[in-house]
Amino acid sequence: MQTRPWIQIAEDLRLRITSGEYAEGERLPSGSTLMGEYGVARQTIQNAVDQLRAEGLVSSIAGRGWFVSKRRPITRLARNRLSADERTAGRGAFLTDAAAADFTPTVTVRVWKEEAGEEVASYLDVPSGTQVLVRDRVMRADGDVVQLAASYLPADLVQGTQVEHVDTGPGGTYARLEEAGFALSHFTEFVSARSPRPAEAESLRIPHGHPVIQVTRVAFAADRPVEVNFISMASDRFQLVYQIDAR
Amino acid sequence: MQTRPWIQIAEDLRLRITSGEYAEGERLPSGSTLMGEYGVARQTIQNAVDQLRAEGLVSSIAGRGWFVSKRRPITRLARNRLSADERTAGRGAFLTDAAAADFTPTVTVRVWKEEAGEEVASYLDVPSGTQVLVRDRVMRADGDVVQLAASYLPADLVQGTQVEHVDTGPGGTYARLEEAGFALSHFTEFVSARSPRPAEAESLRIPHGHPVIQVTRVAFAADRPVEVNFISMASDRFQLVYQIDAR
DNA sequence: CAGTGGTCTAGACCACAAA
DNA sequence: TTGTGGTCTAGACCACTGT
Repeated sequence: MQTRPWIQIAEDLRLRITSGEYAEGERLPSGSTLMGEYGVARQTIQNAVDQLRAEGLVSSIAGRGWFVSKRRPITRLARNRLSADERTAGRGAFLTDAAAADFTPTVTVRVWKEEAGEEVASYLDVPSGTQVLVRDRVMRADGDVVQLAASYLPADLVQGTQVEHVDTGPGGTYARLEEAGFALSHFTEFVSARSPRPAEAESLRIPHGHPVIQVTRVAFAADRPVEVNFISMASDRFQLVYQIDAR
Repeated sequence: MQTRPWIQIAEDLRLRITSGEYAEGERLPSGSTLMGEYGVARQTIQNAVDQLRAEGLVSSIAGRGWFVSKRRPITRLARNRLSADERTAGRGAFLTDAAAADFTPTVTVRVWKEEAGEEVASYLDVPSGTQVLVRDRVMRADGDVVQLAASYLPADLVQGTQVEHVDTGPGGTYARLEEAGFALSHFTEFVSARSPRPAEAESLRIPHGHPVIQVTRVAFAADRPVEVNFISMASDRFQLVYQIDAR
């Protein structure tokens, strides 16, 4: 085999975990022990365990040891809940999710204006440099940061509306947009995943090596894009659910 | 600051890249040079660069150096393309995507039967241990592996149909299901992300540290689940696109 | 050949947890 | 105090690249 030692050790440990040799919540042998068992240096064991942590099989507590991860309940976020019913019920998308998943939501908002960068401009179908309103939000569930979101709207479109304020009122931004004459026709969501920056990982409490789910949502009013929203969330706690009609 | 050196170095290098000090495709200073610049050991530089590679900012070529990544074109996969039109047009979902994204698709299929595990059973709403047909597929684009997929169907449901064969015929599995009297009503897709196992990363040609997009698609016929499909793909080359009506 | 990235080792130090 | 995970260092070796 040409595979590196840390990969083989990770594979062996993974097998020992999935075979049930170490049960959920149980502690793995200590680093020193594993160094002896496999006859390798400390860092090599660390690399192997890092891999298993990234896969979500193992979590670590400094000073205590490595433990087989318990299957955490995953919050499923229904993305088709952006319908008019929910909007007029006076709740934004995040609050709707919170109600469904049964956690206490908190949202911290910062609002400012800036010139649209290339990416934002392309999503909003406006020239680069156009003034946009930015709504930067930190969403917490029971106090823990779980989602980061940044919305961009053409500034002239929301001039003088409640959208320019931190508190957008009942129904949130989408309700205000509709009042302003922009009846929403549909949303397009682009879903991807990426590795977070260290600072981002820390604020979202993402275990080392775990990816972030990245949703870019564009809201359309009569086929004109009126908002683009960049949403990041931890992939070990959230799952997106889409329903597609077979027609 | 209490942040570790490799994080600070990664942040500094990221700034130097995004500010344009190093352009797309340009080579970063060598490891030895950076060791001198920052006054740290080889491994510390390596950790910093590993972070930037995971973020997709940097790619490396052994023996040559580290290079600022070029923005690769991302293939957008429209998920609402599972409609009857497309199915009866004689193409499976992957072939439809291929046509849209303009690459030459190849699919390698292995078929067998086994007893449903807990997860599969729960998605199919059958007792654990029920016989299921497994269709394990490797999808290639222009020769490169880009998607791994494993479908599970209740065995009694597809008994004696073309679904049990490697080649399911025009329209694929879904078309055969409809012929067998299971008219598809809707699909539910669960989207998440995770870190791949090393073997998986290698076969999907995923750069170290890059996540995998994981789609679990359940096909329903009159509200009865008839197929669950676990799909993995590289997150640096694919993006899922969902369209949601505002109603 | 010399230079590059990637990995492994041996040893050290730190913060933290449990006894 | 002892043992734990996590990180950094200095040095070594390998595979690979371009000359």
